[in-house]
Amino acid sequence: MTLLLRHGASLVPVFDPNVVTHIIISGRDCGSGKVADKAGYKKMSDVPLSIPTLTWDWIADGISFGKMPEHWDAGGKYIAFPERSQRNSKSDASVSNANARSTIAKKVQTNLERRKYRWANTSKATVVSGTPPIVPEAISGAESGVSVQCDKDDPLAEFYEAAAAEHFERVSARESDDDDSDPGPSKNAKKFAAQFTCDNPHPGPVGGCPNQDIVDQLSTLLDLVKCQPGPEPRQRAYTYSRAISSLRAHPKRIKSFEDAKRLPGVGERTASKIMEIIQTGGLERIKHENSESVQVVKLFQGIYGVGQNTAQMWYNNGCRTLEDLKTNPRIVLSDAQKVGIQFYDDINDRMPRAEAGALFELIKPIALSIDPALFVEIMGSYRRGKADCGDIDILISRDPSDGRTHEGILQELLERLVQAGIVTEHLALPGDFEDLENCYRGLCRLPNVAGSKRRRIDFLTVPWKNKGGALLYYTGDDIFNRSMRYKASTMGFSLNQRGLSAGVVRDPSRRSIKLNKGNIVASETEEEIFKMLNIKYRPPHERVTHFK
DNA sequence: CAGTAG
DNA sequence: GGGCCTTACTG
DNA sequence: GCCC
Repeated sequence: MTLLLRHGASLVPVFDPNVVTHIIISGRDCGSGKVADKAGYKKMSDVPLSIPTLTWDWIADGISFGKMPEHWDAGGKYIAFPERSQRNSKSDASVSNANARSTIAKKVQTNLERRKYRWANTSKATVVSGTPPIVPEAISGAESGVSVQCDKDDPLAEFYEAAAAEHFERVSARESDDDDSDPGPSKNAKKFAAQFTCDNPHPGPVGGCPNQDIVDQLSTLLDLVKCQPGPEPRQRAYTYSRAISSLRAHPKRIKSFEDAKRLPGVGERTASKIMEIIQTGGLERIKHENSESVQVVKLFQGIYGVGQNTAQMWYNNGCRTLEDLKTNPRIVLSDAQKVGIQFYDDINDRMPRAEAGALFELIKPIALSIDPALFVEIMGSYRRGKADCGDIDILISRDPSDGRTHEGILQELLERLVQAGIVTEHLALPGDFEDLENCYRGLCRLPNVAGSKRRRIDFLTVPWKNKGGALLYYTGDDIFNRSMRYKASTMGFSLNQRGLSAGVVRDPSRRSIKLNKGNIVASETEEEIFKMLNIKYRPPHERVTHFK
């Protein structure tokens, strides 16, 4: 609170709608009734909508993020009382791109019919979005590199900047709340918001990575190695990935061979490469590996649904360009690959974090409008706090203690998202929409933002009891997951998206074959899984590199 | 089943 | 020298 | 390519 005051905010003892600009909700036991009461109203709905009610995380996150204007508009995340924002904004996502929509609707239908599932006829009403209309504008502004308008409208704009500046001088600005031992309704929300922040002392964008040049060079090499056929390059690529993870997580500049070799996952060979990069700025090996075939294979592997083998095969067939693939009669493309080619550039582009957030804030209220009791969270690199995201992973579940589940929700949600012009193409549909555990892959875009790109999006649904396993799994990163699962397997466990199982019996000759699947021993929360594996709990933004 | 994805 | 994660969907 |  002192922070707020020091930066020009003033505290008023008596609520006056003509004076008050923001209501910050602090504390876990602060129901809407209490707030309304303090403000002198009978109920929350009487508080003018022009005055936002925001959580303390709005301040805390903003301080951590520094200048990210769009962050402040990132929608419902900081809204203390969602119902207020629901009323606040009607859908402006009801138009746009009718052609794409009908195409996709038709496609969904045929796909579903083939699988003998009913696709409820969708001519339902408009979708209500909880995202203020300002969000798409903030995004387009951000993309064109302009510092955005929300500052103008925001009386606390100066405070944000000053607070952000202060944050970089003093690492932890968090002086109130935060005791995780305390249960209660606000725990989840608070915790998630806190985990999204990038105020970690370890890796991450704060201050930038001191070894970025090394990371870039090794990443280039990694990309080239990944394109080579056979299992050996794949293992080498995995090794490079681990070394790169290690470098990213290392807070200090590597100066010597010994420095490099001390990093986990870095041995003699990689340490030598690191020295070459430090001394010459580049790697001879990169030029050496960068043959024509590798370049073409890399191009083809950029297509969704095309891997090493297919790409190499097409190269051997004489194909050299994406156009070749479309015209060569010998090449048969899957539906997903066709989409992959059509939106090649979009799919291979990473999106700004704010765009992922904006898409999620469009999607979440639509899901909640189907069933307000749903658990809906954004996972992947977004949850790890990365500044840009390759795709959007959304996890859906539901506490069944009231006797209801999220069965059928995904189908309904997709239907509405297609109608809203948010989901535009499908890549892979779940085997059975009636299952509680499902996996969907497709493309989406911000509707009503001219020229918005197609982005990869995945929806995952899991039974409530597996939520912890799913959170862990779908938060990643990849290296961290593989490392953790490997450790589990060496300890006689097996870790997957459903949780941690004990008593797993593996085929001695092929360890990947499980003779006995064992019993789940931890799956409700991430913490219990860490504990069972004897790994110190790490919040999402620290989940890079694990080893051992 | 191999290939691909995450 | 042997291991390097695990499961689901696609055709 | 790294690690046990």
